[in-house]
Amino acid sequence: MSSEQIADALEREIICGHYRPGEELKQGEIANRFSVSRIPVRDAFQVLAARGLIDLVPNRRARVINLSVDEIDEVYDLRILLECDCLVRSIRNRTEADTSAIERALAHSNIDARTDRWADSDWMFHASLYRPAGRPRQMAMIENLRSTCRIHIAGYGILPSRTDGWLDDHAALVEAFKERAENRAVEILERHIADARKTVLATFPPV
Amino acid sequence: MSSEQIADALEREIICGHYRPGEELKQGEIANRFSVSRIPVRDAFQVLAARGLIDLVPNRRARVINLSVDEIDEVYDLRILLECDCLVRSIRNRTEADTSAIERALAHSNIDARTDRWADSDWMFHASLYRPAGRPRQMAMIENLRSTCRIHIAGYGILPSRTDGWLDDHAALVEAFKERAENRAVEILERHIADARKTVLATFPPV
DNA sequence: GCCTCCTAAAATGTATACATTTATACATTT
DNA sequence: AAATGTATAAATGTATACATTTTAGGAGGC
Repeated sequence: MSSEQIADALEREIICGHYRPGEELKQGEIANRFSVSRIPVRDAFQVLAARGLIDLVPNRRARVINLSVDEIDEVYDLRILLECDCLVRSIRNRTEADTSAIERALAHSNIDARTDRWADSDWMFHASLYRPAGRPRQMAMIENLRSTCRIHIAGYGILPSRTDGWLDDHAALVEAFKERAENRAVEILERHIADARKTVLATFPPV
Repeated sequence: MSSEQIADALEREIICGHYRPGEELKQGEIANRFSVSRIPVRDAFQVLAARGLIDLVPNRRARVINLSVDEIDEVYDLRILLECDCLVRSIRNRTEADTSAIERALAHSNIDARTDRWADSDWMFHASLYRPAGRPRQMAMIENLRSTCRIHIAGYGILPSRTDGWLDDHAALVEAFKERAENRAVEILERHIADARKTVLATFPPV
């Protein structure tokens, strides 16, 4: 079990809600669990910290991030900015092969929509929409921001509200994509992400 | 010398051109140089890798990134997207105190423009423009993308072409900022960053 | 009951040691 | 001379050990 594998395994546990926002991660406990020494665990922690999934202060225990309302707001604004830009580039580049990959991802997403795989399938669908843009670094940044959101979604047991409307958005996105209707696609996506933000922020205690 | 300090020191050496793109970083050599064991150096490497400044493959030596033309292109597009958005938010939020901080940064930037501190001062100036937006995460992403660019700028000894025009852009940006002229400010900034990209890409061998 | 101070336990940070993998140099072959 | 194979050197990966720091819990005072 290399440090890279440990980082990936821990990332999955964090975004799946095994560790909650603010919860501590102890080097020793994790080292025992993966049957390695603390050295590779430390390496993995540095990676997770640089990805922004945990807070790491010297001599203090690692903690899963616990974002404030303002920070969540910023993350969703960044998602809107990066995802909409990626979608536009994607629509401009797209070929027929891309479209069929998207329709397969849409079908999968519909099947998983009401299971615990919904978040994974949702990302698979959106990734298929953005992939034709040919922007690997931008995709990595988007995936990272989405992981940040998932920590809170999974940690507080948030489920998508209005699953039907959410699936309708996906179908409408695919239609706009196929018709190369950039502006309509961006409008749908922006509202889609803003809706997700509302659902997450609704779980915060009112000020 | 903690791992965090080592990461920061190495980042500075990399973006200042002490290590060139593609050059190897050896744990042992760096450990000796900073008078520590290889453990904190390894921690620092993980941080630099997650920041995208070095490539890290298990069992292989760490290497400074060496971006292709396509990758440089993507980084500059991301900078335009994130920096212009930040500037707009900044203009909408700004107060008089912000303006005076910007004018101080502009003065510094003008003084350093033809010294080896030009890149640092340039970032200080742009950071002062973006800070009123109140977007710390977006700022960190921008700073990271700028570091990526600086690796190539410093590594290949690229100097800003047309320093006069570049300083004029800064002055014009401040004017637009003060007048809350969003669209004009974004136009200037977009062209300003696109010009920087041209200078960097010009150093690549023609295809 | 609540706060402060102190101590023991626990967790982290890193140096050292050693196993494993990769890189380099040299000899051998074509 | 170029290419291949091999042995040596060097670099990496991680387990262990120990120093340092933080955390947790309780005694004592207000």
